[in-house]
Amino acid sequence: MADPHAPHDDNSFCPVYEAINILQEKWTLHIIRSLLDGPKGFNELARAVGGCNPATLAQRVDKLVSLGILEKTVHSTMPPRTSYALTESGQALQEVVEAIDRWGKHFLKEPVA
Amino acid sequence: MADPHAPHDDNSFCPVYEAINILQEKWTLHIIRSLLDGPKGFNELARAVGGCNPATLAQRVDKLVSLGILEKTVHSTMPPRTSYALTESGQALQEVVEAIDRWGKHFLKEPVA
DNA sequence: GCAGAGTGCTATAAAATGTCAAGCGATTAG
DNA sequence: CTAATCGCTTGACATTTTATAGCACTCTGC
Repeated sequence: MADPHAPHDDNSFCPVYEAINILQEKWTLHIIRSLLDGPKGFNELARAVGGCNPATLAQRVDKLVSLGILEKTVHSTMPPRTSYALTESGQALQEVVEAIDRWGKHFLKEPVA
Repeated sequence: MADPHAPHDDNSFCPVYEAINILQEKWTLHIIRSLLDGPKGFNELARAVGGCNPATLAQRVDKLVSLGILEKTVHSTMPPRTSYALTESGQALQEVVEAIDRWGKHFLKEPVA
């Protein structure tokens, strides 16, 4: 799977290109942003993220866990209780979110519409 | 259309949430990154971006133009020659790309695979 | 004890989105 | 003359996301 597309270079691994590919997946950034102010459970996260349906959220969250960005902790299986938190790598994305935040506030203002 | 989903707040416009929604669309960040080192024509951009098909690229580029992030200049219609460049707003996204760049280089290293 | 709300998810089908391959009119390169 | 390039568009297909429902269970209030 990897990526069928070369970034600028050819057969070398480009971390930036990869990073963009991860972050551009739908909901990824929203998930990270929501988790920046503390760990959350599944439904809680869904609500904070604002409208992602459980199927997609589950899939996205799994991927982020496997990438080492999120950490899933199961506290109890049968009164279901889980929590998702950012790992060190995930925390580091705060910089990215903040950059987006600044840009949004400065250039997005009102949609005029 | 705006967004059907509330960010954290309810009926207020949240620039950050909007910004994330724009940037998370497929290819958007790649397009911006490619354009950071100068304006490009359509096919040139497609190649730099690394494999986006013309249909999607056209659509994405249109949206970015209408958002004021890109600027399209038609030099000649019939030997077709166009160029896309970042506006001030687009240039400002360099910060975001750089943040992603730093993160990718630091945390993405090799995919082990 | 029993309804009703809440937990973390999964299943199914449909809708939205992205991709592939081909091609248009025209000019330029060999 | 032939092939390639340019900026796209079209239409069929594949993948992704969505809505809606529900499971198995616990906890709270009555």
